[in-house]
Amino acid sequence: MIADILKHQIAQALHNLYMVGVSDDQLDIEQTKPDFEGDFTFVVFPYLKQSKKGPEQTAQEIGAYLLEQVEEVASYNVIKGFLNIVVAQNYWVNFLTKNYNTTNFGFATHATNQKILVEYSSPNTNKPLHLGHIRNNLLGYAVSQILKANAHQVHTCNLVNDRGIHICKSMLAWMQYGNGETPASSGLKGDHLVGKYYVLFDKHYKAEQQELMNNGLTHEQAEKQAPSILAAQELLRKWEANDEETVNIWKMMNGWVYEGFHVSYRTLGISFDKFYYESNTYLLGKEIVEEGIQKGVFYKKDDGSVWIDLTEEGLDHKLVLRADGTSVYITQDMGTADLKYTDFGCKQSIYVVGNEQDYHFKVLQLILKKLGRPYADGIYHLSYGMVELPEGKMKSREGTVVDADDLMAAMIEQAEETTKELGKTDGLSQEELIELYNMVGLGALKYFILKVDPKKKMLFNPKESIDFQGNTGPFIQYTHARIKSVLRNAKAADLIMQFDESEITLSKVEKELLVINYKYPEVLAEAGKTFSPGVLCNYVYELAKVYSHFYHEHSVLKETNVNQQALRLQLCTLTADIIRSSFQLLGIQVPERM
RNA sequence: GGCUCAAUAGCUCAGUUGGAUAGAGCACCGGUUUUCUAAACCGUAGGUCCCAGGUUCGAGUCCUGGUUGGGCUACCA
Repeated sequence: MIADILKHQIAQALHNLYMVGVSDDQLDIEQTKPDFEGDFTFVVFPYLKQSKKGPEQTAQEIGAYLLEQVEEVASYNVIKGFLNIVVAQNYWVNFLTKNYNTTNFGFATHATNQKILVEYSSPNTNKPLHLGHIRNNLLGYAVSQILKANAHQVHTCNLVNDRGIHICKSMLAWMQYGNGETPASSGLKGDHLVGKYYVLFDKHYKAEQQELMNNGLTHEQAEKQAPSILAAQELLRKWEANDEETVNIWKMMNGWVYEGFHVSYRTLGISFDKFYYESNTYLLGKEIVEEGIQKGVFYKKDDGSVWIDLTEEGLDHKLVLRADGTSVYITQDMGTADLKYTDFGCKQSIYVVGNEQDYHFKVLQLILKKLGRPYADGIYHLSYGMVELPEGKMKSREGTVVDADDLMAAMIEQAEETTKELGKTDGLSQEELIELYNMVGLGALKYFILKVDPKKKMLFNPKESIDFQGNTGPFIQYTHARIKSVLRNAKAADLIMQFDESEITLSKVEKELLVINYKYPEVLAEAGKTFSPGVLCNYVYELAKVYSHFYHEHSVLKETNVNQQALRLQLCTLTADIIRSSFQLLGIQVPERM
């Protein structure tokens, strides 16, 4: 990387000229702002005390040194304390020629020995997926793909929350009001059918609460005493006692949900290496509690409940086992963490879970650290903000959610409509068209979600459909399709891609496009280091924008200088491949035509 | 109350490790196609970067205090 060379040489210059001792990575050079001439900028202000000279003179001296010592440096200019360095054209051009034909340019090539487990999705089985789950799924998928591209050994898993009071609520309502309704008899997708009964339960539960409150109970009392909730709790007890009828209904209804989830996951284009089920893991962790007591990490109260004191860490006392000896959430999470480590041996693991669990994961990691688990330091909670509607938070119980299946279908439909309006797809078969509508519709949705910084909450307004213009997935897909069109035409005309470097001159836009291509490996590494699909989104948007600008400024096919034309073809080839590969990492496909 | 995350253009969002005059898209207004795909391109307009201090050559970015909003603070998961 040229930036590293420059840093090294600047460090040398500082040392030789002013006896300043700094290491290469303490130095900071940045990309020159577009209004100025140059490729990289070094800010000299921090070194004036040691140079004992003014900013301009210091910058001039370093610039002269670089020009002398570094063959890639073509020239430099100084504005105040800013040293702008111009890198020689042939450096950029050589880079292009060397890399334009590399598939998956930018992916790390040396396998690391880092094994990483990404846990994501983790749905409850009492209701269908909604927009919030889509964010989780897309983030988890994209992050795992990005880490793979950084040559890490990545595994993925999905811990399905298939047991508990919420499932019992759906089961109870189905038993009471369902009349044996099934997905087949109702024509409803399995997860939607079960979700319907979850909402129905809540409706009756609310009505009962109201009645109790009318009879003088407080809201809190009513919540606890309503017949529905008591029945649901009783059902949970039966489930835990392995009551045959209860377990059979539970299996049947969960089966419906899994069929539904399977369809949604397939549409979303995501998959997992392994599924864990809480019904298998919820009893884990009790031995760890025992171990913790012996190690003095936990302490037991007189009533038998077990706690950990985290006041030194600025938190409070946290329960890890109930007085009756049963697990709480964190107990099973400790057990599951051990289980996952046994299964995969990953010292680094990422939990893609909403930010409402920030506190929980902080506690979990602290506990595992105190227990001396080798994987504890490698736990990273990829915490993301809620997707909100203009009216506020989505609530499954109250039915105020944007359903994942509905939304995906709507996006695909909108893609079809827009595509037909534009009428540029003559010659595509029906299958190809359907594939295209899927690509574009889901591309719009996925990009819309992934471009936002995960830790921020995001707003989705169902009344304003997701755009297909501007900073969107379809714009970038469209850019790809256009490049491919150029390349098809070039191939048909038997144009060559080799050129004589001395015969070409890079225009401003060509240079800009080349440099942004050049940056892809760094961006990919950055996205991997920070687990940020958004970094990749912003980059590829910028790339598509610069390409579009280039496309309007220069013709490829009509260029008469064959050398210049070949250079542009190389630029097109590399740009298209970067769009394809970065979108692939985001879980978005790109069309050849649209 | 405590902890925690956020606040940037009318709206949705970028803004790298502190660096030059704060950036996109949408919406609005105007322009560009006999020329490789107009889902594009170019331009106009739009800002108290929540507020007040501090740190320094320099702060949207770091620190302190405050305001507003979200989340957590369950022997629920």
